[in-house]
Amino acid sequence: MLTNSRLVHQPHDHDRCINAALTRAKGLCQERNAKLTATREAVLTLLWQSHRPLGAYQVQEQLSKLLAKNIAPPTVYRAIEFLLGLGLIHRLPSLNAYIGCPFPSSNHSNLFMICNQCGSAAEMTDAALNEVLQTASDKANFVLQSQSVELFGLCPRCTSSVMSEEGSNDV
Amino acid sequence: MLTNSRLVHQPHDHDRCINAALTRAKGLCQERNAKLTATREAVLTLLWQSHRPLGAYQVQEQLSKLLAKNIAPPTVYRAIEFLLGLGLIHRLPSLNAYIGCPFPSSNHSNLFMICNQCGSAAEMTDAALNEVLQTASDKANFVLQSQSVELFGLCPRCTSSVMSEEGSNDV
DNA sequence: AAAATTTATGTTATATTATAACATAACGTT
DNA sequence: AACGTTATGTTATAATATAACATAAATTTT
Repeated sequence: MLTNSRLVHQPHDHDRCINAALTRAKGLCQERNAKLTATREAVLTLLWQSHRPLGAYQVQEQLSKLLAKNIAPPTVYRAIEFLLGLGLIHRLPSLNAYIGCPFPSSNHSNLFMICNQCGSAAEMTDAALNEVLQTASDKANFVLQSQSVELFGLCPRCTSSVMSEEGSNDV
Repeated sequence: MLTNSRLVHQPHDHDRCINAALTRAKGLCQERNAKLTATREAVLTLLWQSHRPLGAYQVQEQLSKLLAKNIAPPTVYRAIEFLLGLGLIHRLPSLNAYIGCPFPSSNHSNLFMICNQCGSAAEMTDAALNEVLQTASDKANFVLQSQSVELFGLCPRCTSSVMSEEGSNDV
């Protein structure tokens, strides 16, 4: 069972995604007694607004505009660290970039499909994948604690446009 | 079928691994009409000598010592790029580090088990994993081109030492 | 409410990883 | 030897991330 596979990379009302993510975030923060300050909420929103993962300095730029004052890197990295800690966002190591997580606070696969063409990234979760990775770890006597799975290729949208030779590049 | 699971993270004659890797590398270069220059061979050897993935600047340091002259970053990165291109080494994105590949020029899983305790990394290849990832990609209409799978946890050696509370930290 | 404590942000500087741009050297071919 | 190609040297700098300390805001204690 592959979750989230139809949600992303397909046309949909993304504002609803963002709102849902913010609501989840607020709930989670309340639960954990963590404070979703204005800065942190802004960073989370920015990350959700983009279908492409954003680098810390891209966040900085956009955050500075949004808050109408210069924001220095540490502020951005602190917000990112906070959000990572709660599982509200993920870091994509191969891209040095960050993206909102659709499954915060639940056990999932950390499986990302990253488009080589348009740069968009979609997170999925797949029970079969977790089983395979757990089995492999067991066989190797490796105590699995966390995982990062990044797939690179062409997203459905880019596959179509490559086929029709349009090569649109925006997301 | 999990390949390489018993080879690494276990005591073994590592010099033989290194020699085998160098031999494979030479063969592959001949095949592809690529030149394994002294610098490139030295970098490959250094990467194989270490059970921990090495960062580019660690390579630089060791290479400078080995060749008894100062080596600048671009030289290191060029050698790395060359070796990556031939599949002789991999980059571990989450560590910004590089490691020799035991399966160059063959289709494999890019599955790494990275020890959170001692920092060692072992590459495995697992047919079941590839199947699951291909299936997941198909379901999502994603054209899979390459993958990076990094597992974090405790290697067998560190699991034992954690259990016996010795906590040895060297590899 | 004031003081004390904790938590979050601001600020400056700098570490770490990676590449651009151009110069020189080594190699291979004719 | 002259030429083109490939590899390396050299300098500078881009891009990503964190250390260290100062200030401010919120929370708790008194």
